[in-house]
Amino acid sequence: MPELVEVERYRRLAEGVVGRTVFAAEVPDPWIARDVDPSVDLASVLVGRRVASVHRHGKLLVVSLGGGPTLGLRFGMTGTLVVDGEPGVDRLLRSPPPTPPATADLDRWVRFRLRFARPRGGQLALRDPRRLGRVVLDPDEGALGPDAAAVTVAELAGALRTTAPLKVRLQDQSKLAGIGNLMADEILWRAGLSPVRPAGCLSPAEVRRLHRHLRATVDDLVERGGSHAGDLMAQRRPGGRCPRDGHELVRSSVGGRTSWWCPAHQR
DNA sequence: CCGGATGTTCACCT
DNA sequence: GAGGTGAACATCCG
Repeated sequence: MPELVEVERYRRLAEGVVGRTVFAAEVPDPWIARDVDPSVDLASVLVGRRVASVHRHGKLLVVSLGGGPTLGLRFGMTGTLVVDGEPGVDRLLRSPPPTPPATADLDRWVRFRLRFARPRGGQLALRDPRRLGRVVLDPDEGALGPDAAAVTVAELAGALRTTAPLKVRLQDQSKLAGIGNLMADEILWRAGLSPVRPAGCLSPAEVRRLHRHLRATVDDLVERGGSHAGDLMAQRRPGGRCPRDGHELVRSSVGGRTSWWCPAHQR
């Protein structure tokens, strides 16, 4: 569920550790580092490094370390970032107990953690119940398409040159980075476009319309605080109705993902 | 109690 | 190469 929107919030949270020095790196669950070269000791390449900067590309959070590798954090479906005991989002769909914000709970499912040296101290942790997230070294940002929060209409048009369904292409991270299942449904609903249209058959006017709604939706959901905060979200259920025209929504699988859309106004 | 659903990424197939 | 399928994971819900 962490899509661009959640990871943007994680990024803002992680800004707080810029300038701190890594005192210790803990990997309580090595599975989370399954992409790291086994001959590399993750802790030893991180310890002693100063956090130089933090940035986000799509759903990838990148922590740059002075004189060392960059650290990439991917959050899968249920990953959250916790900095100094403060979670990046209040609540994640399909995530365990939203309620008791006890510190013991925040320690559960921590798969990776950086502890920082005094005097500033503190910590940054990746908490991920389902272990679909990853910690990587020197992530290949070149493999990602343009960030959806900044994509231009020309870039979007380029990304749509395919016969694949529109929704599938919006979620292809190598073509456009940051959009996940929920945001894709919300964007297409707002733009009045069917998820199953071949992406390449959009007219130039439709591409411009999609671009406008895409950018607005990203901004909107960042402000509202989550990819689950869209207008369509409450109706993504059997019997759900289009908030715009009241038509019953259709549920189907597009590119292997559950999709909800309005057959009346999404064409 | 168990099958199905959940969303993202990647390995594998055609 | 591009597109499609299913596995990986843990938890929840009916």
